Amino acid sequence: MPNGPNPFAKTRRDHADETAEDYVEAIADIEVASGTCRVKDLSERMQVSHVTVTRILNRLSDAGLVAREPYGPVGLTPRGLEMAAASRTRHETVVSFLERIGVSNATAEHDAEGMEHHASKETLEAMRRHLRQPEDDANLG
Amino acid sequence: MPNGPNPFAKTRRDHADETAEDYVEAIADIEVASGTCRVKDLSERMQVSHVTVTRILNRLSDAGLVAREPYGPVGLTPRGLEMAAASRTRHETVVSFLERIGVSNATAEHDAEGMEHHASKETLEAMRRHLRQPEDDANLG
DNA sequence: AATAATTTGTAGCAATGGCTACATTCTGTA
DNA sequence: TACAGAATGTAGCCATTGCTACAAATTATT
Repeated sequence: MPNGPNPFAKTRRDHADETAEDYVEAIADIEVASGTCRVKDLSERMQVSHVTVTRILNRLSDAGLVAREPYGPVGLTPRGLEMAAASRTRHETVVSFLERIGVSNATAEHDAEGMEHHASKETLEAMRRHLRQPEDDANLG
Repeated sequence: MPNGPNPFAKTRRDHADETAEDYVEAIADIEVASGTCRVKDLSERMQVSHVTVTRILNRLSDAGLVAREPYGPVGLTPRGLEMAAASRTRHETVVSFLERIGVSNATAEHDAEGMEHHASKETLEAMRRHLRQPEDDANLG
């Protein structure tokens, strides 16, 4: 048998957690770029309706990641900021790594967005190790 | 701003498609390993209840990927077989690539399971290109 | 063959994340 | 200030994927 007993397992869970990370990261990005983050900004970025954004923000607010008041801007709590920082680091690692192996920036950004949630600590470490190698040794392209 | 206008976009869709690919791939694996695939085999592999498996199989059957009759074994249609083959190839590429950069087999299998759905054609090609390099040149570990 | 155990199916609930339609609040401008 | 337009919120619908509990069918055992 090609795979072990169940190398798979729980792949189809944690969707909510991935969403949380994506939103928290997006909020941080938008705040940096525009000063403040509004529901509208998020709905444009995530390409979903403002209704979906509002509902997810309510959940993240209940979870203590997002600080928010009706009709007001969207902010991050200390915990949200922590998560955003961790997400950003991981995101940058994956993007840089993909670019290093020859993937275009646009594709790297796109693929990383989905892949980053599935890269374990071990894999991220391997990527960083690889990034530390001088470009020439990589022999790519 | 760290990212482009919306390098993100539709990451949060296609969950159903990912599920389809995972199940179709699992069915093919189990058939190879055990001769036939049963609902029970899938519920164990995916670590979900048999109820969840049954419902998903019904959907995949409606979609023309899975062939099935009540209380009978689970099979793949020609289209299902095609999808399984493509999924398997992609899965193997990602696993081999991760191992190449120094990730253990267990982690590679685990991470690939989630990452493979987000690796674009361009990224997969970059991985294959890298795999074609002699191991020494990679300078990893 | 009858009964027990296993497997599969169905009913029905919950959470998540899409949506449209409609109500409300804010903002900007006449 | 009053009104128009933009931004948010709410109600309520759907699909997907989890679940438990219970029903039905299949398989194995006695």
